[in-house]
Amino acid sequence: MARLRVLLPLPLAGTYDYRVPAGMPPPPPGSFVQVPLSGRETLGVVWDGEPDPDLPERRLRDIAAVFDIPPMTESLRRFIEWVAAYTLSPPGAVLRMAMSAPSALDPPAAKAGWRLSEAGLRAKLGQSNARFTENRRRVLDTLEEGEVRGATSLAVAAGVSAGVVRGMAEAGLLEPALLPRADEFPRPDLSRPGPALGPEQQDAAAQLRAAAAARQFGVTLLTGVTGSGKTEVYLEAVAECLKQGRQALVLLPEIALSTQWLERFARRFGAEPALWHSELGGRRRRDTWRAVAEGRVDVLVGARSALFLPFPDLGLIVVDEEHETSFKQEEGVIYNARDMAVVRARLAGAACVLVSATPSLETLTNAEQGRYAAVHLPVRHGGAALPAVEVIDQRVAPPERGRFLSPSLVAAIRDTIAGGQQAMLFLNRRGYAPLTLCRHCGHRMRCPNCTAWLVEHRLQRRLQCHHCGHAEPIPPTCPECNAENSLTPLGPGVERVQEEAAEMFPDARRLVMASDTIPGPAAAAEAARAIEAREVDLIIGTQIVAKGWHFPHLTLVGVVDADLGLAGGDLRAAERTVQLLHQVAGRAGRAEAPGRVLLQSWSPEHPVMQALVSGDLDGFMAAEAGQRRPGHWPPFGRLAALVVSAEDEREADRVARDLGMAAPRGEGMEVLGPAPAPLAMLRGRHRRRLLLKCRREVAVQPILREWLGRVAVPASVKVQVDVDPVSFL
DNA sequence: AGCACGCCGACT
DNA sequence: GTCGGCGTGCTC
Repeated sequence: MARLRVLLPLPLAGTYDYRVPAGMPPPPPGSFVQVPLSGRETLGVVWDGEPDPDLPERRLRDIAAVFDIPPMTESLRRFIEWVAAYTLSPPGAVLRMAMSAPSALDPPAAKAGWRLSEAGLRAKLGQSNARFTENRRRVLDTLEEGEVRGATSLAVAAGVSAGVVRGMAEAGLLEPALLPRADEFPRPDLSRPGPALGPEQQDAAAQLRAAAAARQFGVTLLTGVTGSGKTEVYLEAVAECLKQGRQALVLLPEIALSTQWLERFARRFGAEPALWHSELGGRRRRDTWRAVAEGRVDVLVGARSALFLPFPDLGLIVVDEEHETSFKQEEGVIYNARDMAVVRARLAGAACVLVSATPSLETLTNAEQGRYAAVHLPVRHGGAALPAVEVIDQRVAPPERGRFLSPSLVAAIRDTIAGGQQAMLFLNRRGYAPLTLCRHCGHRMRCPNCTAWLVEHRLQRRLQCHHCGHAEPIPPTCPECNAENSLTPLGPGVERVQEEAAEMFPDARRLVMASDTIPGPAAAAEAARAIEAREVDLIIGTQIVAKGWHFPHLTLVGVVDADLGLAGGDLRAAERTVQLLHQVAGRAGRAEAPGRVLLQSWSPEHPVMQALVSGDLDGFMAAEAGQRRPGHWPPFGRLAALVVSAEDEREADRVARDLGMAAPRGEGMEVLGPAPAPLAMLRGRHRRRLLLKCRREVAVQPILREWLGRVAVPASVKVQVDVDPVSFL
């Protein structure tokens, strides 16, 4: 009896072997199958390689069924193995991400409809002696020979009630039939003329088109100032990929907020792309997954999880805003979608395009060292000028006590609004105040499950933890000393800035854009529409306002606290702050009127502020590289973090200590820690961190595997491996 | 991931 | 005396 290896979408160490039952043609590798597993049935994929000949026959079970869907490609199978090995995850856990719509394997439920029976056809053609009512005649006239329509649509089209259709079915004039499946994923129209591109854009588009036409792996970094039309340029690469008959995948960091992007795509191709993100509901998710597997989706735009969709012949992967940290998955299989996109492209023989106005140092270094080709757009599209950036020195002209907007920023906003333009205030902090303090006893309101302050959300009248979702009403008295009216909000959040703006500019029409107020695509689309239609004078937002929006009438951006991201010892704090503030600044002056950006800062001499003022981001990144190179910090060395967590603090400490004792030693490697994580407690679990730092030429995975193998970890303790960590919390 | 087996508290 | 809590362990 033939045996096969099957990978199950479960966190198991490897594949399981199954028997091919008599009479079943052996399914080729990649086939999606149903198999028994400890008394139940589960899904799996026939994997490559030899089954274990030593496994006794009695332990083997039969493959139950093979699904009627194209097998998973060899390239996706290799990708799953690669990601599993790189992240030290069980391959089945990675397969699970590639089978995120299990019901898509079942044949799609065909919808029932009606067509003319032989008797009906004779009646329609007048070859029948029978006479028909006016209503029945209308139905006969509506329905073409062989056409199948749903009962409701038929009744509506014929202008009759559903009862007439039912009666004709009973009379044998109509017979049941299956509706042809609607083509839900319209093919982009490649014959449409692209937008008018400037000369630099045309050159860049030609290079990207050539990369897509080469039908082989290669990575291109597409950079360009904000507003230079990078999207239009890479859509030309998408067009070329489609012309080649291959599929294109575009990864965006915040797909739920990307309505403006979808509009641009639709303008270019006359059709919407398929969408993929975690909030996609059951039916849509299933249909999309199956359509991708069957090659009926040409272009898909999605969040990082789209990387694991079963494209039959992927020709292009675009990672837009490649510097964004939200491409990093921080739970389960911990991976960076930007880096894995390059791997998937390599395994698929596809072109990969990384896009950003503010590329990460990792990507810049890869381009500098020649691993990636580079294409640059030097000017804004349509001749718009880059905004002028100035720093407001908070030490010289501070806001009034209890206020957060300095007089010069207030004046600038007032002028802007008076001139009929729009202004934006940016503060990367949700809620009303990040800390609530008792003025009487000094007690600070903190989360019971996390090492974090509770953030006041005044609109909801609650204190919230931004790490675990804990929320409680604002207490009337101090929970520690029972003093009345003593709890005081400390520091600003967007809600508090909005409150101040309401006092300062009572006549301005204000809009708060934060994840609380813009929960999904519909709200994002409405906000974009209201701003474009000039129904808003002042936008007050968190980091969601930084993301790729095009607001032509926005000319002033004020950053309430430009120093905010610089606190803490994060390796990339400065780099990230420059990227975020540059993106926010890029929202200003995208049309005819020039833009202006004001940064409120307590340290205007900081290299981050200087870089933003001078616009010399290249110089800033070069200096950043100069700081990281000598110590072999990324990208000039490799990092891997171990995060030990347990409900019991002593257990977490013990395992962390054991890992510290067993730490690998050797040339070009170093282990830092164990130390309590900055988030020393998260969701009720105590956390300790260790950090492995290696020279670039050292492969960290074998070291990590050996290291973890030397330490006994009880089931109550979790050790997460984070290769190439982005967050150090 | 499920689902079973296995040891300690509130019920008929 | 049982029903049932969810802690460890196995599934080809």
